[in-house]
Amino acid sequence: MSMSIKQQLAAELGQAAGAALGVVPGDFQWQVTAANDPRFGDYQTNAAMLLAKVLRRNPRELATVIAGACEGLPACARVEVAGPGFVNFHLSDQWLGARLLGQQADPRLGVAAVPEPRRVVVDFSAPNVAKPMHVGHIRSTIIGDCLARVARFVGHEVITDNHIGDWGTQFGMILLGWKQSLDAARLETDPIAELLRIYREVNEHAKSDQAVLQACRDELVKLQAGDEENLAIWRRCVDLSLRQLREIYATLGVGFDHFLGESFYNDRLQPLVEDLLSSGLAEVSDGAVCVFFRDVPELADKPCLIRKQDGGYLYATTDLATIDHRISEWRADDIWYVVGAPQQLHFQQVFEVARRRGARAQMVHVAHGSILGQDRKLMKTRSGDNVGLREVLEEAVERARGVIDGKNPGLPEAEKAEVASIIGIGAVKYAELSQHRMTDYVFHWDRMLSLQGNTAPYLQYSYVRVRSIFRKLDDPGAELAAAVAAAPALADPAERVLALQLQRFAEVVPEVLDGFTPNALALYLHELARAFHSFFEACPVLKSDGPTRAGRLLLCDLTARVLRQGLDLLGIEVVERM
RNA sequence: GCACCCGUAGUUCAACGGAUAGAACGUCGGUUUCCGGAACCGAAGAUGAAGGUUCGAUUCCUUCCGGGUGUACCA
Repeated sequence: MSMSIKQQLAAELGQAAGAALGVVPGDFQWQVTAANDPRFGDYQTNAAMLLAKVLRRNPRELATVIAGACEGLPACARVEVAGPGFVNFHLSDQWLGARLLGQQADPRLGVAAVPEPRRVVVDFSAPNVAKPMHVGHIRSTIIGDCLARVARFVGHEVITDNHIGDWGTQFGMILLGWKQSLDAARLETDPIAELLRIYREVNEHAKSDQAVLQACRDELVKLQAGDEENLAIWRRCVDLSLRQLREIYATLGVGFDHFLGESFYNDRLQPLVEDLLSSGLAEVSDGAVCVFFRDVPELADKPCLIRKQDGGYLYATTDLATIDHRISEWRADDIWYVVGAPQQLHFQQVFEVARRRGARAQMVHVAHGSILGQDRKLMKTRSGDNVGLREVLEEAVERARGVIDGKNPGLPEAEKAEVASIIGIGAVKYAELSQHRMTDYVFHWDRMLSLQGNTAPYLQYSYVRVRSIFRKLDDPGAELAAAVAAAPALADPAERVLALQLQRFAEVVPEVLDGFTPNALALYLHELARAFHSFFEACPVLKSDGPTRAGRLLLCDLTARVLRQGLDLLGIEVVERM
């Protein structure tokens, strides 16, 4: 079982200092964090200040005792007391070098597997069928995919499920439009565009014409009652839509274990509502069936509706049935919903109802902010001028292609196309993942497709630069074998900074799941790339020799692997040349 | 009304309750020893307001200001 520096230091610190101090509460958590300023050493603990409070003793005195107890640890070259009671650890170069060897030999690059794997269902993306995906869908899709990748990597059993909107009331309008004004030829060439067109047309009419609205409802009721004609049309819509959706997911490199849409749960809704009624959790109010939360103050006036007056079901109903399925069939321990922040109340209600029915799974709404239009207003689905996701991706690849043509015209044509795709898609994904998920932002092409600064191409470029070193070696295998024969000395400050940063990978990856923050990983990788570039400027590899060269090659190999693995966790690929 | 989210450099974003609030873009100034300059080094520049909690607050609590979202039969 590998431990991060943080964990190992905390464990050794607790043992050494606990013994030296004598009286420490049994449940005290010895915390160690990476120092944020080199002057404060490499790692630090504020345990003395926390203990001072419980033990009612002077924090500096405690810090002195702690520091003294840690002096002899093999990890520490120097331990200092500073400020109001910080204990700063300066790690031993030798110890750090030895850890690098361990990391190099580890296929997991030092990241520990979770001791108790859980079965986690990740629910994300969830587009509606018969509508094109627009930029707004990118967040759920990419954040969800990243969280699933990270959860898998640290050892959880992950099930990804795309809960597509394949049964909503929008089908009333689509059915009517299909029957009245479908352009069959256009349906062949661009099905989703045609479905969107008829939907919009009917929607427009329905706004001003009650009769049209009623006709839509009638079509929907027929569909829900199992009318053969409507069911056939519906199936065809779903089929055509799924085909196009899968294309986009293939482009994005996002995969799902299941596509269990809303319709999958149709015949479970009635029993579910009856069960809730008979158990007394739900009641009839104004002809609708709802669950009241009279004992929860903030929900007291916000009941959860699970059946309409007209007998129709709502999406809370479907979501409850979905939870049942995920727990009973999949034995889910955790369910993560990567869905926009506006749905907060909905999930609060649904989770509450599920808990009252005895659901034991940990259910989390991993909320994210919105993408705003140029007018700083929410990009509404029906505003008509959403930017299509496909268009964004195409433009991204095109821009990347332009840069490649300029920078590396000699690249073979096939490789150019491949690289442009990886760079372009990577840039779009990274733009999303590198910021906190709750942040709203205004959509700008340049922002999303930027290839400069803190972007995926910067990280990919770092990878390319490392790899190009290995291409220049006569015998990379032999050189690397020699490099891992001894721990690197880390004599140059830039080497040491890079080494510390490489080691932090083990700390950062698990933390992504603590607060569902892919941006923490993105930030880390950016810092790693910067540390590498600085090292690259300061420390020649190929022109060095002996142990220096061996140590630098080791750092290069680890940098390449951590970058590739880290980017992979973000869902971003690397290339060998660009 | 009630609930939730967000106010940080000119701009876009960071920061488990920790020390002098970090980056990126843009601006200004550097890098002919160099393995890919899509790079590196440096400079200027910010926590909406007021209280409170404490050794210590961008972070937690209260109030206010400003923006957004949601709130019984759409999803």
